[in-house]
Amino acid sequence: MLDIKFVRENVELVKKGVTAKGYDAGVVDEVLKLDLKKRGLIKEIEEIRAQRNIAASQKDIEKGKEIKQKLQKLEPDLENVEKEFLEVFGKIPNLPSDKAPVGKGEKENVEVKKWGEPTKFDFEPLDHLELGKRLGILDFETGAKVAGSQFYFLYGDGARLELALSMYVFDKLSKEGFLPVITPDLAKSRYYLGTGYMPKGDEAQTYTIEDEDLGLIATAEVTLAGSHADEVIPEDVLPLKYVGCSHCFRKEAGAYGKYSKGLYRVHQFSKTEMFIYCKPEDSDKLHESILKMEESIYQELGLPYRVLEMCTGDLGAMAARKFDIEAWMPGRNDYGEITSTSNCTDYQARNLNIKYKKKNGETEYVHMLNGTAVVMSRVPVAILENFQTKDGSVVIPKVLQKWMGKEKIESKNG
RNA sequence: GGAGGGGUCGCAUAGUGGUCUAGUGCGGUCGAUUGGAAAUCGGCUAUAACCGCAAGGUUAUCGAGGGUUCAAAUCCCUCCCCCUCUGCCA
Repeated sequence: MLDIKFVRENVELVKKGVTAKGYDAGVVDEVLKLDLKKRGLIKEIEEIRAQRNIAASQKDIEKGKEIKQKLQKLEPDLENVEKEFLEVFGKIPNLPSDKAPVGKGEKENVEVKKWGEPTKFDFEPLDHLELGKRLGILDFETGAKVAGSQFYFLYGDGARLELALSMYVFDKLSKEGFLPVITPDLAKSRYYLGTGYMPKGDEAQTYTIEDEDLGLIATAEVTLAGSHADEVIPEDVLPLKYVGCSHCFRKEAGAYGKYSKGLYRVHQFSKTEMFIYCKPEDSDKLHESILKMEESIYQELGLPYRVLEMCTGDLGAMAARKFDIEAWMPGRNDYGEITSTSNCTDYQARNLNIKYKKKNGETEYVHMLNGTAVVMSRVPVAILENFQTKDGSVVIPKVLQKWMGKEKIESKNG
């Protein structure tokens, strides 16, 4: 959430930001109205409570009874107003950064960089599904049998590739000061709803556990952000840098179609995610450093990619600024998203109540940043499709060979 | 899963209905003392919201949420977490 004081004092600015994100600026007026109502009630109730405390200390039972009745009338009002306030206030998204390009949607995202060229073949290339099947490393049929459509089994070098990618980024990023973490794959609703992943408004993405306040996480961002909830972090340990590995679960309701076939869109995948807690003044710089790390990973893997900066209309609720990397995927004959890095400024920190303590004793909300390191579904799509050879084998990127113990994936893999 | 014990102001502890505006010790901090220090003595020592130009004031918070009461850290209910024992289990 935003800072209500800031909203009170910068109404027009907030409305402008909300509009740029494609949200209805009417909620801002609604919030201010509720805020006023809430404060009026708080004042009234606190005065009565002060009287109650006096009556109690004087053991004035009659007066106390009288006061109790007054409070019993007013307190539920306040409760309702507060609830309503939070509900509406939560609808106001984080404001976009000044640096984010203004635009309505996906089409107005800005390509800020291109690295490499789309791969050319002197033979008819296969898509990753066909390749995976022929190599015996990827099996959606058995996935469907056991868990349903859009689940898959990885065998042999398919399974090794996932672990090799994980080891590679853990290794690379720990040299950059990121602490490797394996997080729980489930989280309480406070975290999987409030924190992290609320794509385009609805929450139907999350698998939940019956009769428990638990859901399967859609990304380790949820658990990494939750891990410091309600904490005050000493200034000198910032920035805190994590690279978390988890399984990710998404219902992806209605998201079928040729464009997202195979591993591109699945219900379960593994992902390593960078996550940084930092001081507000450092967040821009660190956000760029995450993007640089991501680029460095894909350059080392040798995958052609482009970098898109999201326009205001495509930032989502949490982010003030966001970059996606899209890798070339011959099977789609197009670029496909493989990373996304967001600067959520203090918006998430306010939701989760995460502050830091300055040397002078003051506390302030931290800034929170996230960025994909490697997503084990889509990156293998790009690897298989870009590095396939005429004989049907796939060349393993150099940086992964150490972890795979071989240079090529061939059909007679074990 | 079962049985027992516990969760109090940074840490440790006291507190079983009103005198709790939560005591004490430790730590921290400021000051006194000192040539300087130790020791000693004294002050201060949370977070948030609301009112106020400010000084300041008020309210809330004793794991969380409900309830009883004029009044709850204290009584009742539900839940969470930690420890010990125990069962099952990779």
